[in-house]
This record gives sequence, C-alpha cells and structure tokens, in this order.
Amino acid sequence: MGVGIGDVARRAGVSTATVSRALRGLPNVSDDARRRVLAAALELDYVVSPSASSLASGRMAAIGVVAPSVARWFFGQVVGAAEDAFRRAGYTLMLYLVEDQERRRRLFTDLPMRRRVDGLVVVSLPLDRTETDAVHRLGIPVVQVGSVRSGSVERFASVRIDDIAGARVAVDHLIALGHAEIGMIAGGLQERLDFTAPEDRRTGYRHALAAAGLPVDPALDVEGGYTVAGGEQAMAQLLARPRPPTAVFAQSDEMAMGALTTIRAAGLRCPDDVSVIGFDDHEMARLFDLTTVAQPVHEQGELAAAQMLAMIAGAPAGEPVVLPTRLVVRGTTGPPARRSVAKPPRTAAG
Amino acid sequence: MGVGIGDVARRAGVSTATVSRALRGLPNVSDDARRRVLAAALELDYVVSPSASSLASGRMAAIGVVAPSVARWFFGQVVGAAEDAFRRAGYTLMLYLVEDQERRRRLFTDLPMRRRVDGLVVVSLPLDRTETDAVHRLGIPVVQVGSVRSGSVERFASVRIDDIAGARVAVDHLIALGHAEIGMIAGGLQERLDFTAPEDRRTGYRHALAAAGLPVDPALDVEGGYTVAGGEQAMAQLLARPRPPTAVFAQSDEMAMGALTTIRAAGLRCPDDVSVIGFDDHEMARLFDLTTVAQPVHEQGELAAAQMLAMIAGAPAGEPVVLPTRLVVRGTTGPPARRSVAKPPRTAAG
DNA sequence: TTGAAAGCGCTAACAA
DNA sequence: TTGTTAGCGCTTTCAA
Repeated sequence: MGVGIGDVARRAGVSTATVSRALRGLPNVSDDARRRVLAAALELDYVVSPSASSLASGRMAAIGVVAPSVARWFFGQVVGAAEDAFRRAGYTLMLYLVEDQERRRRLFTDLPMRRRVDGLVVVSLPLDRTETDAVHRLGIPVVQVGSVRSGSVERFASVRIDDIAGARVAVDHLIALGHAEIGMIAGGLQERLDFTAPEDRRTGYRHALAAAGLPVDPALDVEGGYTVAGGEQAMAQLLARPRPPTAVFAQSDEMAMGALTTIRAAGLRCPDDVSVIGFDDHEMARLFDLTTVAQPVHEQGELAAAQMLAMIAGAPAGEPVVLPTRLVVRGTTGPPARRSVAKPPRTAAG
Repeated sequence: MGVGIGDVARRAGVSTATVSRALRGLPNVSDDARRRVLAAALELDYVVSPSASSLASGRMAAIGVVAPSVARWFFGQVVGAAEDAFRRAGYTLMLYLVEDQERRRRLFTDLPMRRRVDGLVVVSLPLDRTETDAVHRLGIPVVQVGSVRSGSVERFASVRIDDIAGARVAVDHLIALGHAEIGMIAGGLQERLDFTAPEDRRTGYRHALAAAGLPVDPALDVEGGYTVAGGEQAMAQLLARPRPPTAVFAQSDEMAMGALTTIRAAGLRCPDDVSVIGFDDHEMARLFDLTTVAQPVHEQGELAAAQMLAMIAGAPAGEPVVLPTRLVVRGTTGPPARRSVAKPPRTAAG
C-alpha cells in the first residue's frame, strides 16, 4: 500500500486538490491537468482511500439494505435489482439481514448502519412507531419496499403493490369461475416479522366475498406462515373440514405450492376437486401450472433504488409508488366440480 | 450530527484515548474509567464514525462478498449464512453481484471493493489467472466458495463440495436401479460465468458409466444452462431421440424440475417411463418428490465466513475444506420399465 | 492505567 | 483554473 494523493500530485505536477478534483471528474480542471493526473494515477496504480474520502466529505458511497432474508425468492430478486442500480451509480450495497424478532430489535436499537451508509432501503418490514423514529433520526433518506404502516409513510419514500387489490383480483377470479366456498391460506403474523401484507390480502379476500354476497367463514381462513410446509399443513386443515372449500386463495405462491402438494397427496385433483390460486408469480409457479397474481419484483427493487438515488441527490421523498399486479391464469383454477348452478365457460388452461 | 469522541471524553473526565480504548473493550482501562465512559457515551448517544475509525486504524469492518446472483437459491442461501456470521463478528457484508461477463470483467479490473473491505469471499466464480493475481494483489484474505481453479487454490482458502463424487453418487444410484441408458442435463459453460461445476459433474457422470462398463453417448449429454427453462428444453431434446434414455441426471435441481415438467407434458410418467435425479436438494425438490444429491448450502456460507474471520485474525489460509454430499432418494427414480420397442413419445413443443 | 499529540489520506473553503 | 491549508474524528504510539 502507500500510494497517496500526494504522490499523484507530485507526479502530475499539480496540487492534491487538483488531483482530487480531476479524479472525481469535477468540471473546473483544465484538460491538460486532468490528463496528467489521470496518467499519473494510472501509472502509480492509485486508488482513493474510501475512509479518508468519507471522513473528509461525509459521504459513504454505500447504501444499506435491510431485508428479512435474501434466501427467499422475493427478497433475493429485490436485493439483486437494487444492487445493480446502486453499483451503476457508484454505491456499494451493505446488506443487513433480519431473520427474526431478536435481530430486528437489535437492528433498530443498535442501528449498526449508523453513519455507515448514505441511505437506507427497508424491504418488507413495516416499521412501527419506535423503529420509524429511530430510522428517521439517522438523518438519511429512507425508502421502504412493500407495504408500510401509516406514520412512516409520510416521512419516507415507498414502493409497493396494492395487496388489497391484488387479493381482490385473485378471489374475484375464483368467484367468477363459480366458487362460493373459498378458503384462504394467510401469511400469518405471529412468529414472523409482522408484515402488513397478510392483513391487506385478507382485506382483499373479504371485500371480494362481500361484493359477491358470499359469507365469510372464519374457519376457512387458516395460516400458512408464508412457507411451503405451512401451506401444506394449512391445506390439510382445510381438507379435514366436513365441507372443504372448493377453491383456495393462498397469499403466496410458496404456500400455494404446498397446498397443491397436499391436494395431490390426498388423492384429489386440481382444479377438478379444488382450485388453487397463489400470489407473487414465483419463478417456479409456472412449473406447478399455478394460477396466481403476479407482482413486479425486479421493478420494485429498481424503483426503490432510483428513488433512493434521487433523494441522495437532493430530491424530496415523493409520493408512494404503487405498482400494478396482474392476474396470471394457469391450470390450477377452474369451475367447481359439483354444485355449480350456472356453468361458467371452462378456461383454456387445463 | 456532531457528538465526537471528545465530547464523551470531557463528560467522562478522561482523555479521548481512554474513551477509544474503553469503547472498544481493550483491557488496559480501569473499571471505573470504563464505566464512566460507557455512561457518557450512552447519555450523549455517541457512535464512532466508521470512516474516522477506519482511516486511523486501517480496518474497514466490512467483508466483500462477490456472487453471480442473490436471486438464485444456492447463492441466496450462502450469502445469507455468511451475512449472519459476519454481522455477529461485527462486520458488515458488502455485496457485489456479477451477473454477466461484462460485469465480471469490470469487477476484476476496477476492483470496486479495493480498500473498502477487510476480506473477500468469492462465491462460485472460479478465478482465472489474471483474476487471481488481481485479487491477490488486494493484500486481503480471500475465501472461495465452490470449486476453484488450480492456481488460486494455493493462495486462497476455499470451501466446496466434491462435485465429481456427488455426480458419481447420483449416476451410481441410477445404475444400481438397473438403468443402462442414462442421459445428463449439464449446467453448460458458454454464456454463464464458467463455473467448474458442470465439468466436474460431467466427470463424475462419466466415471460412473465407465465403472459400470456402460458406454458414453455424447448425444445423451445435453445442456440446460442451470435454469428451469433450460432443463425443460434439454429434456425435450432427450425425449426426441429415437431411443430416449431411461434415466436422466440433471446437474441441478432447477433443471431437474424443468425436466420433470417436460416429461409430464409429454404424457410420460416419472419414474415409470423416465427416472430423474437432480443435484442440490433445492428447497422445492421435496415438492417434486425429486431424488437428488444434497449439498450443504448454509454450511458452506458459514464455514467460508468462519475461515474469513480466522484469517482476518491472522490465521493462515488453511487447507481447502471439502464438504460431503448426500444422496436423497425420493420418488423420481426407480427401475427402468421393460421396454421391447422404443416407442416415440409425443413431445410437447416447448 | 492514563494522556498528549501525531498522524491517517482526503475534501473543501478560501485565496491567488 | 489552481494551490494552500485547515479540518474530518478517530487510533495509536510514546511518555508519564
């Protein structure tokens, strides 16, 4: 090690200040000086010391990304998209994983990213009042991805989908097919990191039922904890009822896949005996021929990053961005087998 | 902001040096002084400036992780496990994604992590000679995850599985079931970032065939590019042969899942018509009842992180760690059906 | 065990 | 356009 800005300055025959300006591409440097500086830096294999640069400038050239995981599909996609945008803009992504309540607590009390990042992207962790305050006190731009709690939405930028509308579309699809007894496998709040999505999607589910004049049976609303295994168990629970639902809305594709497995294992067929619709359009959904509600995943990461970069550049937090979802009809949904009074046209995907 | 170490020193009635020592838990501080410092720091809500700290100490408290992606299952798992270990040890993970050759080139010429990290973990990117040199010149510990090229293995620590042995186990399983015509869906080198895994797994495949006295038919060795879609197409290619193999070894579970989809779409049954074995034990493998060769994923991330932390603490690079794989027999493999005539299967255009 | 003070390597304000 | 120079906020000798 050891090549400093002084060495470059000496070699280029200019001052360190000029070297600094030239290397950062600032405008007020003569072409000649710039050329000499670049040449000298190259010859000496010079790189700035990020810590010295940060110390002097106050900029960290890093963005913190907080996510519940990176191993699950959705988060991996979002983080990947964000990293790309950040690196392009010269920022490094610092990853902070929050896999359980304990770590979440520590993250927001210790704030390990304090003074280490120029901005913070929070993925799928609706902040409570305390957390919002803590993060706000960092004094850096914050962008939230996924649904947020009121109270933080006014202070931070956010990118999300409309979970209520998405769920509504899913259940409307089942209703349009003629289903009247529709179960739901929810994400579940308890041990998870209390996303708001489960509640929002439940709202959409109920709205759809209500709009169709269908009763809401709480016994048909079971929890799957967002996992495949949870989906399997939840479906088993539904099938064990004296009168199982003819269709099931799973709040995530992972749970839907679990549900399909249980249905198959029970010797039933989908959609003949039970229809299943998921949520996300997971990359594997197609393999299960799973009807689902697609959400733009990559785009959420990209937009969040773009917002962040804009805010770092001085832009205000802007309005919350709500991206559209899209119904993807595949083969796991169809008209109910028995008891359908009016026979709806059979959908193409079989 | 503005609370500096000086403020804490004043409030605690000690020097800044003592504050620094006390806050970092160094031994040579009296209990009394330490107590006062901690109290003062707490009251003032003081946090060190990482850049100032780094500038003065030379330590960055950050580890760079380079991976081809974080959106794919394997990488997400590894990165997640590593982040956990690093955070526990007080290090932040800086993520560098390398999704194509262009970025890979830039990563190793620009070395954006230069001087920003205390160590580098390289996941599934066997470094060529130039890259090895470039990374070595950083003068920081390097740990590689996944197979490596000779030439880098002597200089860096590494954690991996034995791909040759793993593939051998997979194909041996098929042979033991009575299969004699065994196809392979390989990972493919071309457009990807030239992992060595595809070649190693091919070697294991060939060894197994050779050991059983079976011929190697190059026409049964097709590429699937590590993706689901690639697996689908590759399987279609195999089924289109006048005499399709009775069993297929897919070099990844993702490709195996694609293969299963094609088999199903062709109206064939698994394992009755074709057996399929994968590699990885992807979290979704169970849902497909997929027989596979499991590799420890989380553990590779953990061990790599542990190695890294040890090396940062001064330990030498240590011997390469090779973790065992494990055959997981599920429902997609079985004995070959006795077939008299090779009936052309109806393939689905795909 | 403690404190004084010299850096660490750069950026930015100011002067030229 | 360029150079001078005072910080930026710590860590780490070295001396006490």
